[in-house]
Amino acid sequence: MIPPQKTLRADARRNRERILASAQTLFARDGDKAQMDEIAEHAGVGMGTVYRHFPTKEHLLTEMVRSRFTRFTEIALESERIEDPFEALESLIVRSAEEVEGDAGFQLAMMGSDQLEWEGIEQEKAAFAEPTGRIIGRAVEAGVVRDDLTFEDFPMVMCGITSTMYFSPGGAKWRRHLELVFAGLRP
Amino acid sequence: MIPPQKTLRADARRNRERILASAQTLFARDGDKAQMDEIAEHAGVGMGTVYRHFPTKEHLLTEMVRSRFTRFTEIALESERIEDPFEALESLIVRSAEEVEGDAGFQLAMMGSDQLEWEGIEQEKAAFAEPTGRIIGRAVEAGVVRDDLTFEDFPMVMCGITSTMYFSPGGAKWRRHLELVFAGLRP
DNA sequence: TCTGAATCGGAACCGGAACTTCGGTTCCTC
DNA sequence: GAGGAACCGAAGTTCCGGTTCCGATTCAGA
Repeated sequence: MIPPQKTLRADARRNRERILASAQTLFARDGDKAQMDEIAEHAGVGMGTVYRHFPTKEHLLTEMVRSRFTRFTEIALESERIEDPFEALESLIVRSAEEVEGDAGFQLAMMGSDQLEWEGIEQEKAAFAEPTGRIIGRAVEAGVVRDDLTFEDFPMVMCGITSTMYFSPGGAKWRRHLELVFAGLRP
Repeated sequence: MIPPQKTLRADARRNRERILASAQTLFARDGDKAQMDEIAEHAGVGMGTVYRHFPTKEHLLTEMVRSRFTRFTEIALESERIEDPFEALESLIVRSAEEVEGDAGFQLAMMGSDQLEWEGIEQEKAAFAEPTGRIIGRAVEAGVVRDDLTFEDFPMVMCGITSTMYFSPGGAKWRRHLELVFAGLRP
């Protein structure tokens, strides 16, 4: 496997970018059922090239999930800047959900994020947990949500919303689901 | 494929029962990842025998799902007999969820029940929809739940609960999820 | 009991998809 | 601009799991 940080030959770097972009597109469309040769073809490279950069499909998927999680952390940090405690939480959840919309691969990852290990993204998960925990804690202290709400509830709720996205794709049905759950968070 | 109703030779009938029981056990444990040769071995028959009774894995799965759905309808009819409109709805949802607990295969079917066709169980689905629709309608009229609640919301909510069961197995985490959602159903 | 038709078992088949290999090509350095 | 290391690509290889086939076996009616 080619480590991404080292000085890569120009063509190698170009191909790596293309592979990542294609993987993003195809995993988003087909979830983990996207095939390696499809990804290679979409990127305009051979299978060998894909496997030189990512020794296994799992690694490639992990890379996708990692970048998505990093994006989550950005959203959490931005939401934290909102003054109103409830609006901050609302922003966190709604924007996170919108981020996942349209990416079947990440939806699957989201659903399994509690259970599965996803070796290699513990760090990203932890970085996300921090601001999220603070946002929830602030909402609880302000009394704008039920007082037994904890950080643990966040992935659980997201799992539910995401499953509606995944299994009823296309529509905005998940927003209805989110609305129901949101009503349940109130004190 | 051997139709189950006709006069079956004694050994054939016995084997059919064994196959169904084994399939139930293994699909419950492993979801749709349970393998046909495992099922055959567990039932103490050969692969050929399994395929004589059920021409494809899909058929076998469908048979499982069908019997589970029939059980759902029983639960709905029983719940309907409860006087209090909210308790009736509560009974329907909680008992349905408990029925699904511990059966990974059916959990998957539940999540996909909106989207997937599941050719051959439309009838069972319809039979279940009737009492369920009445229970929800009664709760809405009585004003014990939010007035925009519809039958459509039921599979959606179940999808969410079930996904927590599936992806956080073992624990009773899904009861927490259910509690949150339930709180959101109130007017 | 005897017979043949239904049923059984599991080895072999087959397609699909992840992964490997290696001869040819491209890029960078001197 | 020449040499060689790094890289490319696509035709294999392998593995896995659903499905089929057919000789052996068992059942039920006469």
